[in-house]
Amino acid sequence: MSPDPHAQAMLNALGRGDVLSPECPSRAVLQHLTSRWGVLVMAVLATGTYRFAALRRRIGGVSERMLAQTLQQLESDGFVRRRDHGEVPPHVDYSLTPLGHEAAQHLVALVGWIEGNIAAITARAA
Amino acid sequence: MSPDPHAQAMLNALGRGDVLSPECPSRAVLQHLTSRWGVLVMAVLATGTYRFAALRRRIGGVSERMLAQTLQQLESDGFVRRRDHGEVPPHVDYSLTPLGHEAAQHLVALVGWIEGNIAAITARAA
DNA sequence: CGATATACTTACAAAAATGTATGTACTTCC
DNA sequence: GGAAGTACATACATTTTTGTAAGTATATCG
Repeated sequence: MSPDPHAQAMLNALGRGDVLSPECPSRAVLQHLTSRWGVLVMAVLATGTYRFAALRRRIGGVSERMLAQTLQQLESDGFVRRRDHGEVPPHVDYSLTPLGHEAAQHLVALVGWIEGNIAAITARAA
Repeated sequence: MSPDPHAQAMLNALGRGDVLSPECPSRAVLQHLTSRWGVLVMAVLATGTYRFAALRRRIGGVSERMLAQTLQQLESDGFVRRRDHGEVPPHVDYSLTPLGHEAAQHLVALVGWIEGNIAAITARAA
């Protein structure tokens, strides 16, 4: 019997996901976490709670639109928690959920490694 | 004195990078490693040496074009080593460099975590 | 002999990501 | 009173990414 892609999809219903199969939801989650701004948002939030504008100031280059979009994505995946203090002018802050902290841990490790080795990398890059 | 972006760029020349500043080369490297196919290529190569076609079969959904592009990117960053056996029909294989293995370690951890927790994630996703 | 496999590249087209500008309702600082 | 800050949404334009199809030279398989 050859490997059936449908069987793989079933695997992740009861067991563990498989990022190598395109239909597996883990593939989508991976993309959200590793998206251009997703990584940075997670890394910063791993540091603490931030308000929207503060987060934006911290992450160089994000537009409001992208930050909002990224936060919503991560929130709907359950990695980020948004708290609206119901004040006016608006006061909202963002932090990581426990699940978010677990994921962020790996992202932070990756980012940290890159930052620490960037000299070696660029030194010998083609 | 307010934080000068130029000073930040200098920091990474002698010291450590800062992904949060847009001009820092570490930002680009991060994007290569976390690109849609970059993560998967690295994760698979962490497993061993592969020929182009084998890699493509392993990673569900990559087009030849994207795989080639991704591999070239990772090669020029020094994470992947390409070996052409100079035969015809062509025989080329890809593997990780020592630097690549270090980076891949974090990627594999992330991917592993997602695969292992995908049930919990999708269960409570909005 | 025709199909299949190998490792790509290139041109073209479609889709997705991202940026820019504007608006909202209200408050505080100068 | 005017400017700036707060947290976004929305429309529109542009840029970037990604996919598709075709082509290359040769060897092996049936």
